[in-house]
Amino acid sequence: MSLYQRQAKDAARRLIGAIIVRKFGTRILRGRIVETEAYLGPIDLASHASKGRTKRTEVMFASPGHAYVYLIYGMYDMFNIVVGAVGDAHAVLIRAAEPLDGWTENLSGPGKLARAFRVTRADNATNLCTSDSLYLVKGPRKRPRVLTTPRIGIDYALHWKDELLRFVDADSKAVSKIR
DNA sequence: ATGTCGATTTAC
DNA sequence: TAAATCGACATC
Repeated sequence: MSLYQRQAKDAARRLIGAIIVRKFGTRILRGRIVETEAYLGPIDLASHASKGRTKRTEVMFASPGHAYVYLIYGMYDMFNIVVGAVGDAHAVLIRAAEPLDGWTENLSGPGKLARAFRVTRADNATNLCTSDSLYLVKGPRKRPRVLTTPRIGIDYALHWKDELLRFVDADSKAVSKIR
């Protein structure tokens, strides 16, 4: 079973430790994921999918393994991965990573991470299972110790703001700071 | 056609 | 504490 064919909660937890691979031109960028958030589809008031099926959310209702990239605050792209079964509209936001291969870059925060990996709306709907320039690979066998917390920046989502749907690598210093 | 507001970051 | 900056969505 693919990492992407799981409910967002499960996928988000398992994505901690996975490695993002990004290629453009002759460069290869890699980073180890240390922070994610799960968005549970139409019922989740913090998810864009709760607005229903629109032009923007269309890709979330499609098959898992695709990238959902959107613009926030007029200036930052957010990199998400569609997970679950077709129609679930579950997604996982990639919030922070540790740069690998001697790459020195601050990847702590979803806006900074997407910018550093050059992930933009042009990458929306990219199939991460078939793309050769943006995809994930398994991390080290040793699975990280994962902690859960409420999600960041969704105070408008009523009781959903308290759900423990943010996952962080307990032993990483690259986890984003809250506010 | 227009107003509100955001899954953030950075500067003051 | 607040500005930057713009598109999605709701409403008129």
